[in-house]
Amino acid sequence: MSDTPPEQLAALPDEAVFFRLFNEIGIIQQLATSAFEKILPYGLTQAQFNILNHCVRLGDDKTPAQLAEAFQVTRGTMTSTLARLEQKGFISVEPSKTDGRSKRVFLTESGRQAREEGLRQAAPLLNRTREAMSREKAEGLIGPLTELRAWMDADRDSD
Amino acid sequence: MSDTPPEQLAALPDEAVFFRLFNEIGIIQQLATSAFEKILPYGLTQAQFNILNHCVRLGDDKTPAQLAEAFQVTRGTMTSTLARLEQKGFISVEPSKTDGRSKRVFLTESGRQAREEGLRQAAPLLNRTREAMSREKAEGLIGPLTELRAWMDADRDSD
DNA sequence: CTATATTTGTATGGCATCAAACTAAATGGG
DNA sequence: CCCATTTAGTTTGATGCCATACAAATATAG
Repeated sequence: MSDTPPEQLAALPDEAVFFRLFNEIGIIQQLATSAFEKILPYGLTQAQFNILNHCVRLGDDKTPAQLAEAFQVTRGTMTSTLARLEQKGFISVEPSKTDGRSKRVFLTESGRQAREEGLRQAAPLLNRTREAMSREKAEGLIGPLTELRAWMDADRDSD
Repeated sequence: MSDTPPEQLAALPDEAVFFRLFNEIGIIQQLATSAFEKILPYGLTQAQFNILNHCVRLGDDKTPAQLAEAFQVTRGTMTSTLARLEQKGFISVEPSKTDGRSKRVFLTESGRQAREEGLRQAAPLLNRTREAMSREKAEGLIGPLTELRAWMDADRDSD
């Protein structure tokens, strides 16, 4: 939003600074998701692509509960997203052989290819982002943001 | 997500750094919205509260289209959120006196009070965030993030 | 072994978001 | 002045997300 005019940050109370920070983060997230989904193939959403990507990078043969935990979403949400990915043929979900409650998620060959195609198509967008921010600056943001995220994650459980 | 393991950033290609940056931002946004909505009164959502807040800080008597523009959402989305706020009695939406297509959004006294109550209840959460990040560090993030957001905003229109 | 508790996944209902299709009103060129 | 275009708002159908309530299977206490 073009809300949050360019105020003098120093004049603001602490809460307002953090409020503003979360505001910027929220807008960036919205813009990034929107831009990303416009270029993803096969009508893949960000949530769907992230799961494919996770399976490639950290391996498949995971339970839906593990994936829900990894992405910080509820199991209900994961059930729904996995169903859509399975319908597209990008994953297969099979009953666990050792636990009657559980299922296992496997990436299909189609899914692997879709993820690669998505990465290829996303690369120009991500590279273009350097017009706005140098790689060094981006790296500098990741550290503090990761700390903040870790804290929020913990704080969330302690409520 | 606890995806994105603590890799050596320096070893990653540029796209991966930005991908990671957007990943962190996405998770923080999700956690922040969730935490914030848990403490907001009257079942206010983040989207609803933001509109009340906007009306206080930048004035009401705006059209839905202006609000949609300010928050970077579609008019359809704004229609829906305004309807919920109106149903709660926090805003009133009236036909424009000069343009038969247009409407005007006004904050009610209830709405003003709800916004203040929300701010009061949010303050402890925002202050608690300083356990994770100093005010100075937060200020340091806002600058680059604001630039990034502005660029994305412009890039979006140029697509 | 049985009763209780925990864990896994699903179903439902609500909110936000987008894209696309549509209505109504204002604008502008001829 | 009229028709085509633009603008404002709404509606519909997807998707993602959450909270809550459930059903089924496993684990644990007694």
